Amino acid sequence: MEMVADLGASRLYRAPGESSHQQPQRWFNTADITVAHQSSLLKQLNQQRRQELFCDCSVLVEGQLFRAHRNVLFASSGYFRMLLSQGPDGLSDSVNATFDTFSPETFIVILDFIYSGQLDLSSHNVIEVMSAASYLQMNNVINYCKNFIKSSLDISVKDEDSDRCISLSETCSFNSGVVDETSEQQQQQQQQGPSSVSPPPALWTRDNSRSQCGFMGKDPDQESSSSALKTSPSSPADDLKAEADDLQDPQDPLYTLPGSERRRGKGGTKRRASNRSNQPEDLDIEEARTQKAEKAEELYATLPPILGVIGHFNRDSNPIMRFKCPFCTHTVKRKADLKRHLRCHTGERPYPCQACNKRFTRLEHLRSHFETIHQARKLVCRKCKCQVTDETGHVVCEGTRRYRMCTACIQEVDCDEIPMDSLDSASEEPALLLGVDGEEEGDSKRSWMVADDDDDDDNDDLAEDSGADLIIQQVDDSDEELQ
DNA sequence: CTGGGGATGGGGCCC
DNA sequence: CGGGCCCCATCCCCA
Repeated sequence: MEMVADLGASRLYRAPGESSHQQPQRWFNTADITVAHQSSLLKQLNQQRRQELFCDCSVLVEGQLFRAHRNVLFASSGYFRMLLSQGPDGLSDSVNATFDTFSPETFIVILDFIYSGQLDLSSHNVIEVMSAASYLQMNNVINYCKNFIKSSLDISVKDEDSDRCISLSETCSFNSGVVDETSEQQQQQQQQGPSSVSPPPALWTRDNSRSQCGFMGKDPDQESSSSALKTSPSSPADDLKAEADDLQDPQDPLYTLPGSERRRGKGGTKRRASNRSNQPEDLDIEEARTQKAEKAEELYATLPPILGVIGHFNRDSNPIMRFKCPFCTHTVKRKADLKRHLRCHTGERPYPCQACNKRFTRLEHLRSHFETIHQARKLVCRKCKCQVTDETGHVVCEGTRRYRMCTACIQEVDCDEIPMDSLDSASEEPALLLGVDGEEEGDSKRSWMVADDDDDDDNDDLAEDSGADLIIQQVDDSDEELQ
C-alpha cells in the first residue's frame, strides 16, 4: 500500500527531548501514524475474519456461507447499514443476510475489498462487481468499477498514450481504504490528462437538478450513505449521472442530455442548425457522434447476458424474477423495460424530431411532442383555452410550432401578426410521416418514412421552415440489442 | 414571489 | 418482446 502523506493537512510533532535548535530534527507525521494504524487494524480484522474469530454475521450468497463482522459490514456498505440498524435482526446476536443477486465469487471480491482495500477487477467481473456494489450501496467500489470501465473504453482514443491505459484484458487491482483519496486524485489526473478527448465539464452546461430516472434521489440511504472507508462525497446517483454525462456530448444530438435542450434555450436548435452549415464542425460533430455511439455500444457489449435476477419473494414464497440495472439499484420485471431504462444511463436518444431536431428516448415521447408542438393536435385555443374545432378556430404557425386559436382570439390579435397555417388544419392527414422500412407508408392512420441519419442537412431545412410535411426519422437501434 | 399549466421524461403494465 | 397507454414527477414559463 502506497501512501502519499498530505503534509499540508497533517501535523508534525517533534520528538520528546529535542529542541528546535538541535540538528537533525526528527519529525513524527501523524498522517503516517494514522495510516500505519489503520492498515494494521484492517489486517488484524481480516485475519480474524479468515479465522472466523468474533464473526457475528453470516452472509449467504447462492448457498455459500460467508462469515464476517457486522460492524465492519456496517461501516462499509449502505445496504448492511440499513439491514443492521433497521432490521429486526439488528438487535439479535446473529445476523444473517442472503443474496441471490450476485455470485459468491463476486461477493468474495467485495468482501476482500472491505477487509483489505484491494479490489480485484477484471473485464470478466467488473460489471457484476459494480452491480453488487450498487446493490450493497458501496459508493467507492462503484467509483472504481466506473473508472475501470471508463479506462477500458478510452483505449481506442488513447492509443498514443497507451501507458496510461488499463487494458480490458488484464486484471487490475485498485487500492482503497485510507489511500482512497490519493488514488482518486490519480485517477482524476489520469482522466483529465492531455490526451483526454472529453471536453472540460465546465464548457457545457447540464441540468443536474433533474433526475434522470425516477428512483434516483428517492432512496435517502443511497444519498446519505457514506462508507467508513474514505469515499467520494458524491452519491452513487450523482456518479452515475456523471457517468452518463461523460458518455454524452453537448453537441451530440444522439446523446443529448435530458433537460439540456431547455438549458440551451430557445435558440438551441437554431444554433445547432446553423452550426451544421459549417463543414469542419459538421465533421467534428459527426466524428464525436460516432465515437459516442461506439462507446455506448462497447458499454452495452460489456454487459453480461443476464443482468441480474433478484430473488424477491411474494406472499406465497415464490421468487419474483427481476432484472437489475447494472448502473443503479433499479430493478424491473421485464428485460425490455430494462433496455428502455438503460437509455437514461447511456443518454441515447434514437428518435429525433425532424421539425426541431430535438431528440427523444422513446417513440411515444417523440410522437407526443410532435403532435402537441408541431401539429396542434390539441383542440384548445392557446389564448383563451376554450375548445375549438376546425370551424371555430385555426391553426397558427410560430416557427416550427403550431397551435390553435379560436376565431375570436385571432381577431383580437392583429391578423397580420399571426401567420396562419397554409394547410389551415392539422386534421389534414398526415403531417407526421412515420414508417418502418417504408412498409407502412400507406397506413391510413399514419405513414412512416425512413430517413437516413446522413440527411441532417435536409433536416435543417425542415427545421427552418417546415411545419406540416415533416418526416419523423427512426434510427435503427438494433445495435444496442442486449445479447 | 407564487401558483398554474405546459412540456418532458421515466416507470408500470396491458395488448 | 415491442408498442402503446397511463400515470406521476419534475422543470420551466408565464400571468
